Amino acid sequence: MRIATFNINGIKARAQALSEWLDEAAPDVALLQELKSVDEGVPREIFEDRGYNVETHGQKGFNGVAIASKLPLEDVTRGLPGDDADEQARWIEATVVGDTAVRIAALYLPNGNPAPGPKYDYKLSWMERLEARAKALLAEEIPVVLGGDYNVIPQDEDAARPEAWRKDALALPASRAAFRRVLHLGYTDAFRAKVHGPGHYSFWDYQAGAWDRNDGIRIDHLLLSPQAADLLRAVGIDAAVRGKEKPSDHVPVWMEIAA
DNA sequence: ATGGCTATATGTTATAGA
Repeated sequence: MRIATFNINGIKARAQALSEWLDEAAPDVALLQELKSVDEGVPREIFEDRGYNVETHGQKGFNGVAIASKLPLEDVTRGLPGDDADEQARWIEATVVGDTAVRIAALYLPNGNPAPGPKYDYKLSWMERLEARAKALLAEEIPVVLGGDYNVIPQDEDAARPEAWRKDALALPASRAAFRRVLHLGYTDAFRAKVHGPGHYSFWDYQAGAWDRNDGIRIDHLLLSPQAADLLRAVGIDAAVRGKEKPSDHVPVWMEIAA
């Protein structure tokens, strides 16, 4: 089962680029972030014409996540537990049954800038809820995949210019520590289980020629429960997508598991 | 770099992103 995560930065603006990527990469499961659309505004035919089932959790203007799957999606839930007052659409979960059942979440973790401030407080509290949900899923002792835009640069090697991010919400020590707390529970960063060293990015800013200068950061991640990590076969980043016509500022990150 | 670009809705300007 090949699972990819892709922050598309607006599903209406990305209809062409998203369609081309689905045709070329043809993942079994696609986890999407930043739909920037309500559910009724999502052009579902992009998925349905290619044989995907799709479940969305949309919101007007920003945020919005989705899971598209060639296999049936079961037990779909929307919203990250832990705060009934939180109305931001940043989390959707479903079970995909291939050779094995896999519980899969698509997540869009808050950016958190400027830090310090209320947006950063929201990021850290959201990450506490993420840790709690990740822990609850571990107790099920099944393959779990938590994929999405984490808005966290885990280590300096995950940025072309780490010094430029030193005071940014994506790289502050508290952000990195909260990300590591999920790893310490027993989750594996799928990409880092297979690829080591610097120079691997999933986001390049639209500004200042960041793509042309390869001034990127790695912030889109696939986290695996032990039962999923056991099945991991391959990983990759479709960086070339960033160089195509009217691209998102993120690119797809994918993995193959024997499930 | 305190915002150079992009997308969306609040829409000929503001908000958000990272």
